Amino acid sequence: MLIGPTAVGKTDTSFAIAEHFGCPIISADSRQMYSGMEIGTAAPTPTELSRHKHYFVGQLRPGDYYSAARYEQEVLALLANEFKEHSTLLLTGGSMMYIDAVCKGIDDIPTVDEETRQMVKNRYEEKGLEYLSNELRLLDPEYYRQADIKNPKRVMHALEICYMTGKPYSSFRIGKNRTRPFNIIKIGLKRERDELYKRINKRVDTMIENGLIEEAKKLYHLRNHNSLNTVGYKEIFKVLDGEWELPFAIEKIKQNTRIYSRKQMTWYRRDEEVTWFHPDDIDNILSFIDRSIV
RNA sequence: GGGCAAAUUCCAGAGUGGCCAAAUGGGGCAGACUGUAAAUCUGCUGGCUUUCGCCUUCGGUGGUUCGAAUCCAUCUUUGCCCA
Repeated sequence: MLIGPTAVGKTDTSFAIAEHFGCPIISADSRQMYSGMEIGTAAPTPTELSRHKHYFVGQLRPGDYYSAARYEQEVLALLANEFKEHSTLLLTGGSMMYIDAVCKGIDDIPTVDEETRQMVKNRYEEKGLEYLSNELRLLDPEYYRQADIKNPKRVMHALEICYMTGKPYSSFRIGKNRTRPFNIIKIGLKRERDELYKRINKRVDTMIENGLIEEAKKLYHLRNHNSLNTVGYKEIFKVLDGEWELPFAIEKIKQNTRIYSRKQMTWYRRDEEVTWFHPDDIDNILSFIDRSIV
């Protein structure tokens, strides 16, 4: 697994690794999965895609439902198949939770149906967060105690499960790590903050030059979908709505991307299984992987 | 040359005698994270200290007062208006 914050240089490194092992690249990027969002998500280009077999890039439409749990299932199925041909596979991306889903697994929690989802959403909008958390306290006191009660998404999801299944959400939350029938080597890419920020800023300018605004215009009608609640698009949508001036929006994209990169690092920091490298250190990365494969 | 207004903690901006290390927002920093996660949420943000508390800060200087970011004088700078 190759991880690291956005714009650190995962794509280049992943190609070097894929070439070294002659293996396909499995993407773990929750936004590059959607088609039509290539510029804003810095997805691999058609040329790059043709050089190596990629999975999980551009296979969804922006309105499609997806989740880390679904990703886990699909990747596991894919891996089982690919391991017949390759002894080593590369999974790379910046979506922390997707990575963890593959490494550790996610509890078996039913997928919420559209009806329940809408019902809870309506309740939230009509009665507010406090009302919902009180309800959660009654339906699932155990989860209430440990939950992030101020976070609407957490509270709503717990309630969805309670309503839909008639059982407390916490009864599904086993939190047990799954064992996997393969070894995982986690390589992390890291740069000095200044260096990373410069790359981020530059990449955003390049996106604009490459037509991010045009891309956003094409997606504008889909802007309410979660897939487009994404850095790079939400800011341009504000411009299209006449709320922001373009130069301001561009600065905001840079800023929000920087913030995103920091959040990724916060998540990675607690993962002790990661061995960190500078992206320029490709020779060491490859020899480290070679040594780690036994 | 004359008149008026304003100068606040990183920025914007409240505060007009004690409840002020100073609202709020932004930015910054740190953290959480098991179902659309590039999402969502939380905490901190003058210094020292575990708490109590102490110290420095509201353009400069000097006053008034038991007590000043807040009142007075003066200086500096900025903006506006009249010439």
